[in-house]
Amino acid sequence: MREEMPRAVTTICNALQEQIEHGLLPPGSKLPAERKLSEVFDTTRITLREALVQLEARGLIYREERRGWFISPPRLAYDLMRRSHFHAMVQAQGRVPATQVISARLQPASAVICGLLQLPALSSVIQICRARRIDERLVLYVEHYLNPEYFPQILELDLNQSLTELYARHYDIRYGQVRFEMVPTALPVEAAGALKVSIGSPGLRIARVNHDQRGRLIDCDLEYWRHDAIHVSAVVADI
Amino acid sequence: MREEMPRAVTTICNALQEQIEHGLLPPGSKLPAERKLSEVFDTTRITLREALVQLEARGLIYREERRGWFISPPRLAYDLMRRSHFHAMVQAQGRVPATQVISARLQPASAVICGLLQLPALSSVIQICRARRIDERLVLYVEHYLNPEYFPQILELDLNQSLTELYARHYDIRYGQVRFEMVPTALPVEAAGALKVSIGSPGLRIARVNHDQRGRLIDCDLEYWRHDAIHVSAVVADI
DNA sequence: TTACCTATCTGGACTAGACCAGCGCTATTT
DNA sequence: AAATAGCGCTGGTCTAGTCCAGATAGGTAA
Repeated sequence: MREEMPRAVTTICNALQEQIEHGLLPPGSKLPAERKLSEVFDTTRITLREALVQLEARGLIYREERRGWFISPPRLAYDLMRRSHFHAMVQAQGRVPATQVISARLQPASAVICGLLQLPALSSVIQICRARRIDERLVLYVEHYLNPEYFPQILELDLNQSLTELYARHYDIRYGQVRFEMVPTALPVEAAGALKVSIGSPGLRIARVNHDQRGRLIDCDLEYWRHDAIHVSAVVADI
Repeated sequence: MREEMPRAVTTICNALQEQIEHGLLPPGSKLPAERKLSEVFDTTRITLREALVQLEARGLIYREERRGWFISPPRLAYDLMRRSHFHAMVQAQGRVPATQVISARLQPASAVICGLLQLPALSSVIQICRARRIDERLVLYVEHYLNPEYFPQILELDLNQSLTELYARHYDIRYGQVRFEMVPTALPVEAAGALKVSIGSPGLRIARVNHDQRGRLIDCDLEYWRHDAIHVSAVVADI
């Protein structure tokens, strides 16, 4: 009869998880340095890091490139049915949104985008790349691709605000049918860079293809979320 | 002017990804042993492993516990709107489904399940745990929790088939409103064990709360998918 | 033929270090 | 007071191994 001895990684995970769940380490607070922690748990930094990566996978902690490890705040509820735009959604949940434009320009459409927007080959599209925060924390990198036909001069407007509101105010365009595609995957380099996370961090890719109130295919978004930042919900009736 | 030298891990990832995408390593085929690969890329096993874990995060490869690394097959399309049961969905996409019952019994409901099914404290529920395969590969671990009031004697039926069909045939119950909740997270131990993956592998948790055609809350499922096995889609009109 | 045993191969887990690059604070300079 | 240069600390990346346990396949005995 021998005792079941759990792996070191598991032991560390459980210890940290317990501390987090009992509120000793509040959301947003910083963990001690990896070297400190590896001393505390009497193990190698490699082993300790493996435990941290696990907790990251569970969504309990996250890292900021070369700054340290932090306790994850609660996930944002993302309801596919009661969709509103980012700012409204975040504020409705009592949190503080922020948006920052990374780039915005007219450019040749890639094959993928031509497909999504049903444009002929060699079309031009308006690409808008933005990074978005909840309570200061970078959580979302989005690439918007707009059919330029419907949005003349949009590049001259302030794109730090909600596109949904710009559409309504300047173009009288509102969202009608929307198609979502969700894929759990690693963040690609552009997204990882914009969100200041190490490349290859787990993420959730949500692609949206949007029609307007008149059924025209107006734009699509590629959203890359930190995987621990949201939980998606949907209510479907009468399948 | 110095050359930008990419990290070893990135180099390995790109090399393998290129081989995979050009079909030299077809879906389901096995990669060489880690030790072999680390020789091929002239690096440590630890570094090589890090690259493999990255490709796993991207969903390009997966591992089977102590058996090796394999190329991931295409993702299953999981449409929230046009929902059918697992077997029908898999077959409709030209693939071969299989289900295996792990356990099925009447037991006291946990607090979480009481909440989801709106049952009073200390209620009993029928728990059915199953593992499901696509083309032989284990991809999904599900825990079903049924309100026993609506499903007398169900434990005496063959639970390897579709529950949806059992409901219809024996109880005249069909799904009406369904609520989905999706959270990217690491697979918990039960799921990892059932799917024979190493604990802490990335996964997608989909919780469903199901009403029947008469609006009664009949059951809920906790689905744990291998994160690289599905992509979820939904079409929403008139937001 | 069948059942079992065993050697070998695989991934899983871990040790004990090293060097580098970016962040942030401090002390200096302007 | 503001700009800057320096430096220490942090995570990021990598080396070169070890030991262990499950999976597999080949051979041996019933």
